[in-house]
Amino acid sequence: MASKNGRMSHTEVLPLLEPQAAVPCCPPLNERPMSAGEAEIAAKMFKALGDPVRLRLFSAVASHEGGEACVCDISDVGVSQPTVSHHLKKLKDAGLLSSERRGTWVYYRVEPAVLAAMGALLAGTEKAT
Amino acid sequence: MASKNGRMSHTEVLPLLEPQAAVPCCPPLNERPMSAGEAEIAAKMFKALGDPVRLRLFSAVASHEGGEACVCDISDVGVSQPTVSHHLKKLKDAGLLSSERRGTWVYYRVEPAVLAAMGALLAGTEKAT
DNA sequence: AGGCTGTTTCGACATCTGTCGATGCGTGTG
DNA sequence: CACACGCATCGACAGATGTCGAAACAGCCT
Repeated sequence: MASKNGRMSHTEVLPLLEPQAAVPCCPPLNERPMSAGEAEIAAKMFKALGDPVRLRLFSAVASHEGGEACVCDISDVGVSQPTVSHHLKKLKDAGLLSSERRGTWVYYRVEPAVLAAMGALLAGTEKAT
Repeated sequence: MASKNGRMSHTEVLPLLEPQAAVPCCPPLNERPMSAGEAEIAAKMFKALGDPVRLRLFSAVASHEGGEACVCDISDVGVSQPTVSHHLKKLKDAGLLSSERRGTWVYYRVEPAVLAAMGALLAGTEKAT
């Protein structure tokens, strides 16, 4: 392995280009090859959305009015209720959702910062055309 | 399940809002709850990027000059060569990369359309704040 | 208190996934 | 032509993952 090329560096990863704060995680995918550590972090977020059921649950929460929804409102995704809970937990562990109990119901809401970070990861890639 | 809410519809999913063609797949995540079919498709793309090694490989290709790279240029990711090949195949199957043999080497390049589609999926979510 | 409903946790299990070494295929080179 | 090199495929295997039913936990309500 490793052969036939011989340049790199440039785009030194300036610490602050835009005012995008909040979970910066990593530079755009096409900025420079991702390090192992960065990839580990970013892959967690992508993996969380890499399941159809989780994606539907996430979309259901994100599209719900107020940006939040209780479990009872979004558990019509074709799997058992424990499975729904399991997936919500995964989304929460990945940092994509946060939960809060209010009386009988538990409400989930999207974590906007992480979403922005993922968007930024992909957004930069458009220049690579 | 299913209780306690009672509205939906609005945002009828106009067939063409912006000139964004190419692999539209699905509306932004917060537009409306994703259907099972849409989720199936979109989850494939996210899952493809949901592995650290694949993410590094993808980033390596995306950041390489010319937007393409031969396998030999990007196979320093800490796994064996067959594993690299396996992951590249997965990225290709997911539609994120395309490959082309030129003489001895095989070159991979990013598929910009799909990238744009994923970006659009996440981009809309910013309004959900 | 007792029961009811909403949600999470617990085991269990089949399947999928990432990884490797060995092997095969395609292409230049001696 | 024989060999070396780049890359893909094959078979195997340990570990992760999605799913379920049963049970536990947490608030309401009568």
